[in-house]
Formats: sequence, C-alpha cells, structure tokens
Amino acid sequence: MAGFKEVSRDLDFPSMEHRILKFWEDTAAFNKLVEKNKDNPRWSFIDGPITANNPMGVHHAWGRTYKDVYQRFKAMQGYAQRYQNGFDCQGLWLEVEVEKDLGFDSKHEIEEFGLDNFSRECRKRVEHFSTVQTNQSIRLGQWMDWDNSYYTMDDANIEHIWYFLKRCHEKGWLYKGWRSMPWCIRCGTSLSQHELVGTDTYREVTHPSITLRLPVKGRENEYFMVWTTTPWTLAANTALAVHPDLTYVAAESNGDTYYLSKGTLESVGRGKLNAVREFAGAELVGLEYVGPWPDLPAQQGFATKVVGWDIVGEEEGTGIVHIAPGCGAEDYELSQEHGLHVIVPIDGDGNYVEGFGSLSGRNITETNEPIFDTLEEAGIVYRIEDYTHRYPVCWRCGEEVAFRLVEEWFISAEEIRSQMLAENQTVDWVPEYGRKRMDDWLINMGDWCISRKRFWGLPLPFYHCEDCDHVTIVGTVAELEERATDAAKVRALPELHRPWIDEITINCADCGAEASRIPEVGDCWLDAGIVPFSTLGYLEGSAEWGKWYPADWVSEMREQIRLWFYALAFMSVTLEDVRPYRNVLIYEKVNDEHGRPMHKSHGNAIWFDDAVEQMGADVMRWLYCESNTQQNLNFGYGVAADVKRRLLLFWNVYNFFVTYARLEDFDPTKVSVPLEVRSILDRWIIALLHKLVRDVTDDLERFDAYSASRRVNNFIEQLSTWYVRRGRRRYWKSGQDRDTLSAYVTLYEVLTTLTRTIAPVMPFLTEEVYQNLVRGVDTGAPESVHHTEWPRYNASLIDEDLLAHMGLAQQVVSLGRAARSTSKIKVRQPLPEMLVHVKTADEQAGLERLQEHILSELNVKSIRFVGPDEELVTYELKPRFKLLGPKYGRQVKAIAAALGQTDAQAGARLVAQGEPVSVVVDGESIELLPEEVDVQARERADYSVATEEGYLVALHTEITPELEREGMARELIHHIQNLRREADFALSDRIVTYVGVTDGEADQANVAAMLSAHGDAVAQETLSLRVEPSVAPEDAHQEDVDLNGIAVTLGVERAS
RNA sequence: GGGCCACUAGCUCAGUUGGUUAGAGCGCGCCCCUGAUAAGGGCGAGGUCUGUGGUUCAAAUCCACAGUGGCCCA
Repeated sequence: MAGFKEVSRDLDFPSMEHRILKFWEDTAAFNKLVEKNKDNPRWSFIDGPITANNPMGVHHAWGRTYKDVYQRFKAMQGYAQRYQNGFDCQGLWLEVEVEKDLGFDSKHEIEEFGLDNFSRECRKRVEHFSTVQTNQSIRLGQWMDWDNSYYTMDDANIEHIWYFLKRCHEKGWLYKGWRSMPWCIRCGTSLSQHELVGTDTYREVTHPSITLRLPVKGRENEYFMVWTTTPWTLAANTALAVHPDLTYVAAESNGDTYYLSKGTLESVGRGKLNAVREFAGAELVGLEYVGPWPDLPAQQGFATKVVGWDIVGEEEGTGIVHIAPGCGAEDYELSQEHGLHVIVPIDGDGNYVEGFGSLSGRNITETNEPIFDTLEEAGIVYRIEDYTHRYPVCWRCGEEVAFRLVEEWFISAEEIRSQMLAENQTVDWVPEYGRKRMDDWLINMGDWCISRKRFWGLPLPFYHCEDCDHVTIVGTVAELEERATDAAKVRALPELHRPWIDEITINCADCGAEASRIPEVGDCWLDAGIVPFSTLGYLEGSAEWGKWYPADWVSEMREQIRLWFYALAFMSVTLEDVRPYRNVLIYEKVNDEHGRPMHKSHGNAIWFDDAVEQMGADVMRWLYCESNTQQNLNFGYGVAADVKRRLLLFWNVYNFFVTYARLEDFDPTKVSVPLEVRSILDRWIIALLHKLVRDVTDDLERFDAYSASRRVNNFIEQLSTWYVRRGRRRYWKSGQDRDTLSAYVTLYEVLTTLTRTIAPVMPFLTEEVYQNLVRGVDTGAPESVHHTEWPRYNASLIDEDLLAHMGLAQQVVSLGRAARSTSKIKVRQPLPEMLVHVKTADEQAGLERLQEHILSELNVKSIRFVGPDEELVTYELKPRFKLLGPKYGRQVKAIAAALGQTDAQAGARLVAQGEPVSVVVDGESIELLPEEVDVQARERADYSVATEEGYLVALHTEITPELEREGMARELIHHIQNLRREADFALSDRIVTYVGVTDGEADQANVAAMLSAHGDAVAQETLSLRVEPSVAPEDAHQEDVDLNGIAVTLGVERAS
C-alpha cells in the first residue's frame, strides 16, 4: 500500500538537494511547468545580465534567489513566463581578466598579440564562465530556460544597439566631444569611473609640490601665489582661479607684493609675508598674469587671466588655483564655462606632444627636474617641497593616474531628460525611495559617454569620411551591406566584432568616398540596456515583443539605478516613449556576518560553491529572503546555522507527523473530518494557517519576501511550540477516534499547505516533504510541488477572536511558568489552583474556553478568575491615553494624577460592573467611561505571583498528600521513560515494570498508596502491561532512582 | 560642496498611522521536559532608543541642529 516513508532525524541539506536536483532533471520538472502555464496570462520578468567573467559569488546568489522566488510564486499562480537568463559578455572588466590570464599589462601587448586572437580569448572566457555560472545557478535551485540564455555579445544584440544609435542620431543627440578621463599612461588606457566601482583606487603618495610666483601683468613687482602638485601640467596652464567671496590679502616681502588668500597666508608665508590689505577674491577676477611658461609654442595666441570659481578652497595651496583644462575634469568644465583656452599636452603614453619645446617627446614621469630648472631660471619659483596626500592610482598596475582630455562620442541627455523623469513616476519602486534615487540621477545625469578606446566590445557603427568629414551612422547589418564597398565581405563576417568588422569600409552617405569605422567600441551598458528589444526580436517586428514588453518586474542591486535601470530606461524611452519596467525591486550589498565587506585579502570572503555545499541552497535562500532589502546583508556560517535551526523546527514537526502517522496507519486520502467538529486547538491552527496564507500572498505580491519569511517563522514557531506541543498526546491515542483523526487531518492540512506556501523560497526542502506527504499517498497529485497551485485562503476561517484568546492563553501560561519558577516547584508536581486576573468579561470567557490547555500546560487542577473583591491582589487604575488624549487634551495629566488618587479597589469594582469612574480635576467632576480606565492587577508582596501589563497569575502552592502522590507518579513515569530509552526499546514496545522499595515501611506504604491511586495511569503512559511492586528479575534493565526522596530500584523488560 | 539613508540590549536586527512596563534571535545565567530525545521548551538578567533643543496633554516614533557611520552625486 501507499504510505509515508520514514523520515530521517537529521536533515542534511546538500545531499537532500542533490537528490532533488536529480529528480527534477529525471522528470523534466521545469519543462513541464513551462508547458503547463504556457497559454495562461503572462507575467514578464527580464533578467539583468550577469557578467560572465568569474564564478558567481554569494552576492549574486542573493539577487538570483529573489528572481527565482518571484518567478516561482507567479508560476504557482499560473502565469506564463519566459525564464530567459542573460550574460553580460563585453567590456573593460572582461578584457582585464583576459589580459591577466595572458600575462599582459598594457594595451600595446594586446595589439602585438593580435586583436583576432584577443577577441577569441575573450569569447572563450565568456563561454567558460557562463557555463560555470549556469551550473552554479542550477545548484542554487534557480529554474530558468538555461539552453536559451541571451549573450550581449551576440550579433542580434549588437545590431539592435546600432539601430538605437541611429535613432539617437536622427534625433540629433549624437555628438563627438571632449571628456577628461582618469588615464593610466602605463596601460595606455582610460580608467572609466563606471568600471571602477568598488576598487581600491587611492593610495598615499609623496609628490614634489611647487609654489610659484606668477607676475601680474602691467604691475611692477606684484605676483600671484600659485601652488600645484602636478608640475607636468604647468605647461598646459591657461588660467588661474580664485573664490570670488573668499578674503584675499596683498602681502609684502622684500619690496614685492604677493596675492594669496588670507587663510593660507600663514602656511605659505611662514612669518615672512606681511599682509597690508584685505579684499574679496572678486577684485582679482579679470586680471591678467604671465604664465609659468610663456614662450612655448603651445602657449601662444591667448590671454592668461584670473577667473572666479566657487569651489576654490583654502585647505591646501594658496587660494589661487592653477588651471589646466586639458589635464583635469573640473578644470575642463571651468574652461567651458569661461571660454578658456584648452591645451592637451600629452599623448596616451604620457609623452609631451609637439609644441612644448624641450619637453616634447619626453615622458611626464621624467620631466619634473627639467621643469623645475626652467622655472627656477625664470625666477618664478617661491618654494619646492615634498607633499604627501592620497592620490588616485591605476587599479591594475598601481601607476599614478594622470588626467587627460580625450575625444569621445556622446548621446545628449537634454531632450530626453524630462520624458524619462515623467516615465519614472509611473514605475513602482520597492523600496519606495528607489524612485527618488532614480529621479536624482536623471535630474543630474550628464550626456551619456558611449565610446571606449578598447577592443572587445560593441563596434560603434560610426563611419567617418576623411574627405568630407561626414559621419555615417549605420543602423542595421542590412544597411551595412548596402553601403559597404564590398558587400560580399559583410556577408562573410564571422561576427560583428573587432578586428573583423574593421575590415569593412563603406561609401560615405554624403560624398560617396570610402569611409572606415571609427576604432572605438561601445559602453557595456548599451549592451545590457538593449536587452528587452534584442531578446524579443524587436527589429524583426516579432509579435512576441509586444506581449512581453514592458517588463512586469525587474530586480537588481541598488547601484544598478545609474547603470542598468538607467540604460534600460534611456533606450526604452528613446525607442518606444515608455518606461521599460512596471515594478523594480532593489537590494543592497552582501557583507560578512559581522557587517564587514567581504574581501579576498581580508580572508572573510565566502565562495558560493563552498557555501552551497556546506549550508545548502535552501538555507542560503531562506537567509536571503529573511533579510531586509533596504540594508546590507550579513552573510556567514554563523547566520546560516541560525537559519538552519529554525528550518529544523519545521522538519521536526514533519518528522513527528510521519513517525506517528506511520504507526497509526493514517491515510489522508481516506479520512476527512469537518472543521466544525474538530477541537478548538485544530480550529485555532487552521485560523492561523489561513491568516498566514493571506498575509504571505499579500507580501509576495508586493515583492516583500522579508515580511513573508518573518510571518512564516512565527507560524512555524506557533505550530511547533504550541499546536504540536499541546496536541502531542492526541496522536498516539490508540484507536482512531475522532479526536485523533482530527489531529492527523489538521496537521496534514497544515503541513501540506505550509509546504506550498514556502515552496518558492525553499524549492528543495518543500519538494522533499511534498513527495512524501502528498505524492507518497496520492499518485494522482501533481508530480512536483512546483506544479501545484498557490494556496488559497478562506477569510471566514480566520477567527480573530480565537486567535486573540489563544494569544492571551499563551501569555497566561507564560506568567504561570514565571510563578512556578519563583516558587521553585517543578511542573511535574501538580498544584491545586491558579488565580488569574484579566481585564474584560470577553477575555475571561475566551480563556474559560481554553482553560484545559492552560491547566494542563501548567499542571494545575483548577483556574479561578479573580475580581475586584479578591484579597489576593491590589489594583491600579491607569488612564487609557489613546482614548482620553483626543478627548481631554491637556487635562489628561491631571486626570491621570486624580485617577491615581482614587480608591483603586472601588474603581475596579465600578469598571467590572460597567459603570463610570468619576474623578475631580480642578474642582470639576469628570466621569471616565469604563473602557477609558485600564484596571491593572498588582501583586501583593506576601504572595508568589507574576504580572505583566496588568494581567496577573498566582499559583496556590499548597500540596496535599493526594497531590504529592500524583507528583510522585509523574516522577515515576519520568524515570521509566528514561529507562525505556536506555534499554533501546521501540516507541511501541509493551513492557513490564518493576518498582522495588527497599527502605522502611513508611516508604513502602507511600509508594504502594501512589501505585494504587495512579498505577493505571503510570502503566498507560509507559506502555506497561503491568507494574509489579517488587524488584525486577536480574535480566531486566534496572536502575536505582530517587523518587521524591525514596530510594527505589526500577526495572523494565519487554513484554513477551 | 550638495543629496540620501542609518544610529534601539554584549552582537545582529524588529518596532505598523506619536499613546505611558520598547521586542526577537544569538550570546549569557538559571531551569524544565524526556512518546519530536545527539531534539524540544521555559524563566531571567541586559536598553530607556547617538546627543541637544523644539512641537505635543503625550516622542524611539514628528521637526531643527550637532555627532558618528554608510551610500550617491559633484
């Protein structure tokens, strides 16, 4: 017959997960799910590509878990989905890793190696790591259409970007401009900031700092004091800047006058400069000066003068800043504002270009000395000394960064800005502040620099004609073929990458002359941003595209706001005038379990492969889902152990159920018990279950796995520590009476429903449980838990009163246990009575209904609710501020005071009778309604009681001989059970028990009396066929025990 | 320089629209249970919510300023 399989006690997640992975593979579970939902309404998720450059990390696993959880949730709700995973394949980071592999450290080595070879190496790396990442994701439990992943290096992706670029061009947004880039002269590469995210790019270095005195034009013996730490930029100086509102001084020394800011006078002058006049910086603006290197050819043909700049400060230097617009981003911007002359002094390797006299052809790493000599000779050096500061360095080779103006291609953002902002208002961001972050970015975004002077990337389809200077933008491969000087060559292209694409020349669209492609490749965010179009056949006019676009949901790390989310939005608004996604979930970073960033060199990094095989994927997934998306996640083995302990609670309940269901041959397919006739405990857990399903559904609809998993945790705790704990005995009553069946039916219903509710988060564990609990007894059920429907809830079963009363019962039990603790009387010893103070008649009625559970949990014989006449307690009357505040305003304090003065006992009586309590405030009598007064019980010092929030529980601790005997019986049961376990008996073994008392007659009589009163109960509890009042035969398991002070020799043997 | 977000128990974090005994887990101390047992459970000690000022009858919660940390943009 079909039945439940035995469940192992401990749960080894990794090995269980490998079993389930095999099961899914063998049964093609994922394909069946896709098939099942394919004609249903759609839910569109678009995957942000993961860079296929390294194995995936535990931080990727966080995001991938969300992606999987919500896709599974929507699948259970029946939605059709695409399940397309994506890989990011191009860009600087990938090139860098390949360079490292090949042992290169400069761009020139790549050129020597050959671009074709290099491109092939890049592709190889992508292919390798996309496979690695795919396998890792499968191991995480992610269900995707893995054979259908998209790659941003594919020709289709490239062609769609061409199309986008052409549209931008048609709108007049595309232009070529200057950009100041951090530049490594050693690697010959710009260090784009987008690509520098998260790297250590600053180091403490010592530079020669130079203070110059530059003559003011037309004024004898007057100088500007100017300071810099980059002497090589002086030859490109075209202006000086001062803060117009800052105070400057004219200072004298040896008959010369120096200008500098007041705040730097002391550090620069060191006692040798005497201020003679103070004035605002604005006074200096417009003055001309003689530059540091006036005779250079590059310095001819423009005037050097002082301009105002409000970011000039006094923390270092002289308050007068040397401006070289060709050597720095800020300087360049300033030059654009004021129309300053721009000089670009060096080439990509750091060598001075023509026009710099003796410097031309020399490298900036070796020109400091000759520069100083020349300046000394000119008599304009005031001081040269060492200066230590933090300075950016190349993250690859450690070389100090130079700033350099380079020509790049841009897409103007001005026209699209307001439309993108408007579209962003229609996106639901989770958390909410994501929208504001995006707004901020959009408001401030500069033009999009789309070109990179690299190799492995999107080939920009820009063809520059040497003859007429026209740039032809090619929008599709077909257009390329049409314009190509040799169309056959286009058809023969192996792929749309360098160097092959560079072989193609076209006829200029303007003059028809032969034009070549510019050498630049594209920003990798173009690659990722075009994905909703390229993966859905936008250019082919595919019908699929409109069905899945815009996406219902996307999710990535918060930093993607200015990267992928931005690129998506930019391209989507450009092409379709609409936002690309309806809902966005963003999350933060992953740190180690102490909140420190994970870093290889700190030794605190955890690799995904290690984590998943040690903790298990489900533990990781639960950990991720339990985390607040708005906060960095602390990941580690300690946290995982916590999570596992909580999951074991669920596993234990499952294990408990199966153990007894097997013993009792419970078959859920053959039994049903209407809810109305089940016990109150059953109805309670069912109410809690339906409430859980309702709330979790709401949570997941809002992409709030965080709240959902907290609720589930609470539910599991209630299930384990109250429902099962309180109801345990019902499962082993022999004979299938109605209550036992109700217990089984209820727990089965709870476990199977709960399993489906957490299936999206823990696909493995729930599959394991489902296969046994459901498929084990019903082969007609769906083959996988992931093919089942999302649970529905029945609002009418959520009995809020019952839930509230059970909560109160639990609170009363907690107070009772506290009182027990104080009294030092073990729970095993029954007590005659407990006294309870509650606040309303409704509460009392609720507890009366549940008193069986309270009494049994505390091992007390009866419960009595105490009212205002009870001597045991005193009362305190407290105003309910929430009601009184709005009603009486500032009088509340006086009312509270007056209430404290009134006779509490009398007041409590009035409230109990539903009558108002009057207080006198400022001679005025105020009647407080009963619900406005909170009657709180207070313990009296001479009783052993516990109170909380005005509720009170007191235990009557008088132990009669009768109760003492009962306690002794419990003690005896306890020892027999221990002995059973030591003897290794099976749960269901029947035994014979021997109780031998060797001491005096009084003790013998005591034990005999206990056995005559409780012998049957002892026998029943311990599955003893008989309890013999004698010492056991020698071959029985035996032990000497202490029974409430009486020495007893206990023995058990298996009954034949 | 501008903006955003945090700051709650030893640690990691909750705390719903302001309402008078501020919660959990871990850790710690003590204990219980023994038919979920190399499991399970309970009780307790720990904070006055970064600081200052303000609004209010009432502030961890709202406002301002300061401090510390983090992120983003310049």
